[in-house]
Amino acid sequence: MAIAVDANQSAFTALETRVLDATKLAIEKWGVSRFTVADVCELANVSRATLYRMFPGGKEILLEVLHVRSLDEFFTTLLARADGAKSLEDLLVRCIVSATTELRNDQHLAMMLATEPGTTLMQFTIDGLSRIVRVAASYLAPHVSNFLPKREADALVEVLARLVISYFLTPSDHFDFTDTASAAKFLNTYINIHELSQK
Amino acid sequence: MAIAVDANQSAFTALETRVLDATKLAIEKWGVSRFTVADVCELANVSRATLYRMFPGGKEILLEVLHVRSLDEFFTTLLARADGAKSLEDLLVRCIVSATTELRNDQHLAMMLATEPGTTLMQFTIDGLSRIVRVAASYLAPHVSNFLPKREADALVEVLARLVISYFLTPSDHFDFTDTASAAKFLNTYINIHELSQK
DNA sequence: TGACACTGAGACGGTTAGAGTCTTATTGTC
DNA sequence: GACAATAAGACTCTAACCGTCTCAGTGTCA
Repeated sequence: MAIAVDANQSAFTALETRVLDATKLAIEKWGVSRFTVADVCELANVSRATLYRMFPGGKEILLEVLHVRSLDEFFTTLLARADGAKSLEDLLVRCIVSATTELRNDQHLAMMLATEPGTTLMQFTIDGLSRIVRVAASYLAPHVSNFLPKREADALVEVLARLVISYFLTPSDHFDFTDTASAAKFLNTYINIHELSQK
Repeated sequence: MAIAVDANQSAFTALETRVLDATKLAIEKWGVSRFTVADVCELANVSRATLYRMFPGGKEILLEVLHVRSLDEFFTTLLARADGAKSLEDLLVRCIVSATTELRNDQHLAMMLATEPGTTLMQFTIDGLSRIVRVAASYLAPHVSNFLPKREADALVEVLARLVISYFLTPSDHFDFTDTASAAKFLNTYINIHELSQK
């Protein structure tokens, strides 16, 4: 008989997931700066002792883990949409459009930007950008490497990540990264894909 | 030369109004249980000293005054819409419809019911109902008294206030107090207007 | 049945954030 | 220049919250 396999290949147990979801809920309800671990416990139906056993470090670690998880989810769905790209251009356009769309549709993110812009923006700029770039590279570089050497792939991913974030935070009249044609036009105008590809 | 008259006949100064508006904003942002007087001061651009001078008692009094003000606003616009009613039925229907519509359209109220149902419901039931009835009577009784003796007027206002609240909090399939015809039908079915009028 | 792992309930002490008071400096007005 | 009103912020006090710990209850597996 086959050994039972995790239905979801998440790194978290069901209980941990419940606590993380509760944390997200608590943030949506009270804001990052106002929610308490007691709120999370109540929403997750978990005792404080259990929460601290699972996430030693409390609130801070909870936010950290939640952040990592959402980054993970973000790039997982991004990869799914970019899967099967036939050319470098195709791949990059898909990534740009998917990423931008995901960001635009993220309710939780929108709410945090509205209520606590300061701390939220930090995660996209000075504080969190390097991590985002790192995670983006680890997820996307393998795919980009089909078309480019690793060094160039990493560098390209970083540039595009920075651009997507910038155009998400303050959209431009000239390009709409939600639109495939516009993203393609942008790429061909400012990023010399074909030259890169030929190396 | 004529003496200058207050442009708005509010009982509050401009500064007080600003503080009260800021309080409302703070509640919308953080919730009744999580906002601080510092939030209010920041939103109103007022120092804490000033706030405490204007509203000695701090947070609690602030909520109290805000509550009174919104009750006042509620019935003021209610009266405006009920003004000029030609018959008792007309008056009552207008009041019911206006009140229900006002309640339904109140964003602030909707938000409070969603995020902190416990404390909010209290204001409509055990804690606050008697005050609501009292205020309703003081505003409406004069108008109802055009058609009924004061004693009957007060009693009728109370009954209708209770009904409006009940149908607002948990709507029924049988009547829609937002709709004039439905409210009239309700009145004629359950409240014997004509009998009352003849007394 | 007993060992073990896991969770809930809640007590406990330390720390912080917020409440409310007061004093001083500043601004604007008559 | 006197006066009123406000801002800024120091100050104390308290309550809420944090993080840790213990103990009891529950379920699982040998």
